Amino acid sequence: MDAVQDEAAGKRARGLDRAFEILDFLRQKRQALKPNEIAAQIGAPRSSVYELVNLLLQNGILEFTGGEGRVYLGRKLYFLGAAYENHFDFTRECEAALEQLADETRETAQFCMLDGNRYTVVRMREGARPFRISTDVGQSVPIPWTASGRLLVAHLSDQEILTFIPPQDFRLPNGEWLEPQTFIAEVRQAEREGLFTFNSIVDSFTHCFAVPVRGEEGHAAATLCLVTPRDDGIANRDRYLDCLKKAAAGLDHAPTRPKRG
Amino acid sequence: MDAVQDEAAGKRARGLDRAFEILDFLRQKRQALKPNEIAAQIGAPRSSVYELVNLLLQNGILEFTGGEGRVYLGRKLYFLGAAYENHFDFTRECEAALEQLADETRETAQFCMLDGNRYTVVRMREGARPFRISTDVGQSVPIPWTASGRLLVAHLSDQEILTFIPPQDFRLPNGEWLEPQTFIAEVRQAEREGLFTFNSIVDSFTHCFAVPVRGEEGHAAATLCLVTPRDDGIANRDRYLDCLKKAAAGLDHAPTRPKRG
DNA sequence: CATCTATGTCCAATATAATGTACATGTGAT
DNA sequence: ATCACATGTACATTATATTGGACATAGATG
Repeated sequence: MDAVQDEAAGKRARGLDRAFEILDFLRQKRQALKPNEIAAQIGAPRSSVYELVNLLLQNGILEFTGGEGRVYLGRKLYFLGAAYENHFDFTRECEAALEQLADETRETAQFCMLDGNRYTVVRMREGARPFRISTDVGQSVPIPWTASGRLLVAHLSDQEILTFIPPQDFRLPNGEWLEPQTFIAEVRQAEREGLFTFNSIVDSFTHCFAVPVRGEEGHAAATLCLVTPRDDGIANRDRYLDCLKKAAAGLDHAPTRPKRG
Repeated sequence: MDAVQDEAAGKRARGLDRAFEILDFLRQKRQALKPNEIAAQIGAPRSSVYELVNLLLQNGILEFTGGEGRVYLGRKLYFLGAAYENHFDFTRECEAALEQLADETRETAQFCMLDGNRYTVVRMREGARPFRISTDVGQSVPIPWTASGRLLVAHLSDQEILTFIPPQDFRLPNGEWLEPQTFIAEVRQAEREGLFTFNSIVDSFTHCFAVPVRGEEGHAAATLCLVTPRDDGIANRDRYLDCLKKAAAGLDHAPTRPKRG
């Protein structure tokens, strides 16, 4: 998970980009880190990171926490995030949909979106029979690793998909290489059928179901997913897909609709 | 609500600071704006704002919404804010406390914190008899205008308070000037008593009650407040304060305690 | 038609931000 | 004691980011 390094090496990075690289890195790590550690792990000059961290601390974007000079995301980010959530008011409806899915299926239900050019679980409702879920809420994951990923990029052309997804993200967690053309074929299939299901690539014991939640532009702004034990998933496939489609219908056009204006 | 302009005029502003100035401005406005409008209203060079807005759009920090090139806070901010909330896990306990207060008093209850050098309502639970609340959730308000403000700066020295609060924030909404020494005296009184109550300065018909929620460092990391009609507030003063203290006790040390680590 | 404002783009000038390097300190291992 | 490493600070250099202003367009107004 190294620095993106933009395009050319040897160029200076822009402060803003580095700053958000730091913030994203802390989000991924989900823990407070020393500036020195941040610099080492994202491959940025230490002096730059110290400079930026101090600026971000002054702005309340970062906060000291965890002692020994460690920093983590700050309160200001919470306020800004809350303003976003308030504007694009999807939380309430989203929770209701997850609740409904949990009631009807007793399985783990997730609401997922793109985070830049990766996939992330925005909200999750654990099933009645909890097992170790491979991806936590808020972690970003390569798009090709997920069922939802097939739906979330379906509005792009083949070429756009290849440009959009970082090439190394086609390397699966087990080390295998997923041929981009294979992935694209699955995207088109998912687009036609309005759903995608498969045995998880990330672990060896779950089956994943994903259906699109359509935004104002008509394409998948988010997905609703079920993550089930493989036997259960295959046994209840039709019923689970019905539940998902019903729940997604209740959200359609919602995730991107502003509350006012 | 003009730009902070930092210290000296005529100096170039740092991109990072301008960027967060833009974000904060959009949060205050709570609506999408055109880059041109942003530039005009925060008093920044148009070319700079266009440049920064484009950078922020690329990073997902801002998003196009509302048409005609208008931009608002982006999804990335939501993710970062959610990570903050997840780390400093105060939401669940906070909601429970507000719920409890609402049950016991039927009045409007608020959970408030500092946002930089101003005050903001983080969460609110409307009372049974709703009236027009003068400050919305997420709006930042001068510290001296609020009861909570007396508690939230009580850990600072007199001199630090004067440095911390922007001088113009002592100008009350009705145009009167609140003498900083008067304010400081009220801060010290609130500190001794562990509470502050007054007839609202912002409107003419409510009474405000505030008690501290203490963080790890022992000082007020947040406050719990009740906003009541003046008659009710004065009639039920003792009971309301008991309710507040009970609820705050349940939150103490919570707002700043990390879930892990 | 002429004028004014709102909006967005482009570009050169220069103030300065990002960086590499040196320095200082503490800690643990050899 | 000596070395290696982690951590933080200070500063000069130079690549570049910020800025002012020119330019283009579209509506609105008189």
